[in-house]
Amino acid sequence: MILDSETKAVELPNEHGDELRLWLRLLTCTTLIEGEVRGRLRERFDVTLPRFDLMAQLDKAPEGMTLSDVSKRMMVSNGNVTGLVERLVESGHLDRRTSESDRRVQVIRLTKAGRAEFRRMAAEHETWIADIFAELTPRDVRELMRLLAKTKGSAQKSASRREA
Amino acid sequence: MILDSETKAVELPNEHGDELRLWLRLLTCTTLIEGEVRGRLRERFDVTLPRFDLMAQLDKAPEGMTLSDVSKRMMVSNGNVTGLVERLVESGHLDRRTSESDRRVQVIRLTKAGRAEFRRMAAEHETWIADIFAELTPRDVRELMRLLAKTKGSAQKSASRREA
DNA sequence: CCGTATTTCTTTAAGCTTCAAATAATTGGC
DNA sequence: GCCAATTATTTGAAGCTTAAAGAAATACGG
Repeated sequence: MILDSETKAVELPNEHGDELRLWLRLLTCTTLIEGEVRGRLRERFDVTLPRFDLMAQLDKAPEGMTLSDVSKRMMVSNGNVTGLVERLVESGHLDRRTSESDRRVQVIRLTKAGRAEFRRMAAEHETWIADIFAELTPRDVRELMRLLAKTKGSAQKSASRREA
Repeated sequence: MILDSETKAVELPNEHGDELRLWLRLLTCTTLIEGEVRGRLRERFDVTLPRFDLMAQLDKAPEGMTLSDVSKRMMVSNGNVTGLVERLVESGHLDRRTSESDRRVQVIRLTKAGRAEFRRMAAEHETWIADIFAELTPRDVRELMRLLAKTKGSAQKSASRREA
């Protein structure tokens, strides 16, 4: 505690400085890795990161997903998904059809060509990620996973407090 | 180790699965927090996150920064900065002048109004961040800082290997 | 000096992204 | 069955972002 010339308690600008620094470091790490992955995807496959991410979601869902599902999973807006899907259908990577049970719903899935293309990219992508995290020990990885899970939980609670 | 029907070693699709999962979790955390901060900045101050980030850089540099400096610090492209600065000069938050010693260089700094506005936003922003990370203990924070520093180093080395 | 390379910034085209409003289809209460 | 509320998606406007190419100024080697 520091007292100023009038002997009143003064708050240093450091009250939550650690959390702020942590957030900036988290953001830096993500931006760095994201940029690296984006660059490699472009160089090697001439594909954008959002397209790759969308295809990754669909690869895990052979029966297809609705646009809302994709939107939630990717944590992006609905309108964003609409545009992404449009371009990927156009390029032949995705198949899109209206649900028969609910005509509001669009179900999308990878085409055969889209899946093959994605698998090719994903195999290399995995080696890039391994290289990027190469200096972390298995123990570091586990510990980071744990702390990030805790962070995610904390952030979600904070978010739900706000929307309430 | 798993052996297939021909008694040959088979690589499960899990060779680097841990790193991949770590990357996805890192990305999820960042996206979550970023969305939360963006939403609050919009609600409370009707400002975008990139503008806030740019002003934050300038607040730390009272003598001003060149556009290249900003570009490196924010890890975004030059063209991106040009546009951001344009809009912030337009709105009266930034002052921009050509360097006298090198006429290629543009030096930008916060105007008086811009600095006041930023300080107001930053004070609240800090409490949001504290709330978002509220469930982490001081020890968690320290440990995350350490592991993310290690991650950043690892990623930077990987990036420099590629560009070489 | 001169010319070439480098640095700094802007421009352009394409795509990504959000938010908010609009449209369309379904659900649920009465 | 009908109407209001809800849900799924699209649209439109604004802004963000990148990569690549170009313009202007400086640096530097010969």
